[in-house]
Amino acid sequence: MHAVLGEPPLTRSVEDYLKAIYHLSSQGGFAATSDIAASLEVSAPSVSGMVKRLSETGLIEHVPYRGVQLTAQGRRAALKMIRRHRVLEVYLTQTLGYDWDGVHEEADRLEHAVSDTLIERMAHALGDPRYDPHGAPIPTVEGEIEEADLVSLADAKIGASLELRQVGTEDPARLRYLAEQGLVPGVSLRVTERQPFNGPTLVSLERGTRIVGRELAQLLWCRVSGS
Amino acid sequence: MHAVLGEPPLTRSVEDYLKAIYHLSSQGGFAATSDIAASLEVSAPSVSGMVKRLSETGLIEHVPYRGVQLTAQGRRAALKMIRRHRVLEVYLTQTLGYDWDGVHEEADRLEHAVSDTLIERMAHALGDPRYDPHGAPIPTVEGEIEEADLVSLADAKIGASLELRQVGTEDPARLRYLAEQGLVPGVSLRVTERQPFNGPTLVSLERGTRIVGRELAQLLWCRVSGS
DNA sequence: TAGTTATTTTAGCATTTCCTAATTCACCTG
DNA sequence: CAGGTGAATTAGGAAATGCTAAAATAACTA
Repeated sequence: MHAVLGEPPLTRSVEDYLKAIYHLSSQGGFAATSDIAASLEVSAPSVSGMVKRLSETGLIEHVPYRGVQLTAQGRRAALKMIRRHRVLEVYLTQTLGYDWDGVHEEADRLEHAVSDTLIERMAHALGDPRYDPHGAPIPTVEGEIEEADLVSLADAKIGASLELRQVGTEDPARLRYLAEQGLVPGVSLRVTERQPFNGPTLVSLERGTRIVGRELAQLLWCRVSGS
Repeated sequence: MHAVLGEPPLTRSVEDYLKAIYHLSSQGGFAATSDIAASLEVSAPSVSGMVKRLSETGLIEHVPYRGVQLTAQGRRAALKMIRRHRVLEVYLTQTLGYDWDGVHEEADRLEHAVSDTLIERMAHALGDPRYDPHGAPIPTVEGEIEEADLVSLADAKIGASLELRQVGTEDPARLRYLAEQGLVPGVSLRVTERQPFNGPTLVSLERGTRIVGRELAQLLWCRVSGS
């Protein structure tokens, strides 16, 4: 008699920590205590305490004074939360009139409360979308996530033809501004010039040309589209 | 400079207690500690502790060894939760294919996480429904709730013509059975007979006759429809 | 009315999650 | 390589919520 119990239920806090650690360690290997603290807006000692509990539970690995990494189990849990979040964002945007700049907050609270069933019903009703409103890939039910080969606009070569694929922020003010500028996922653009000393990048869109400061350019992830 | 702060945010537990107290005291005046404990599936001492905190916050009034009642503020908060719950039930049923017997559980978790905005968008998308899938009235945004004059089928007079308006349970098994029998809100029925000694009530529907045991009959709230 | 019973409350703890203050550690610089 | 600096951890606590066991109270019954 195998008891096929899925992972035990996690608390809201634990889910938030796992998500944060996933995002922070997706680039380099380890997430630092202080970065987790900043990202969740809690104190560093709070993180130390939670880190201890999470590594005892086997969700993360902790190398003292170095940082933490997700275990396979932790990664699975994190991707599940990210799927929930992104499906919710698409659903609220497509179905209930949310804007891409306001939907993050609502999804952030709902993701801890919805059942698997509800998420899958939403996903199905939407035709199983693969990207959220910001262009971020939605993990599959099986926990796979697309790894796209993107360059940030801040690093793109002069003259390159690009397709904007993903906007790397959830900040409403930045998102509103970008939408006004027509800088939304799917748009085609060409890099015409970049000012020296970390200066802005100039791009031409169908709708005209834009001057994009370095901070924003770093948030715009693009696919290089031939020629 | 008036700080027009709405009520402070309540925790999930507090919201659950207020809802339970509302339901338990809607008939008689006071909700008993032990009834609250049973309804929330916690121990009586836990209730005593929470009751102390809630009355210090001004959400309830506590008469020791007698029970508790909601204050105006507590009632407002409870009705807000009940609106959320019922709007969610209608939304999930109408839009995402939930059945009336499974929707309660999902709504019970979501009601603590949704924003006011989301609830009102759902309500609007549904055409501002006035009743949930079980026929229970949905409080308005202003906190008003319809008080209908209903009799339970167990008390209805022999020969009466009734319209079933509300089903007073969220138990999935009972709801499934009732739906199979065609005993859903809106249906018309006539009381033909009642067995003595708390025996079953016999009713005739368009679809045929039904024998309804006392326990279920007490859950079926009906409006007397002339002659 | 006195005793029994059922309900309610108090006492004392455990857990989760957060905090501030103090300490420890790793690393870099002179 | 000795300090110094900044990051991380430990120490010690608070608040919310739950529990069991014991005490207090109300209510019923004989």
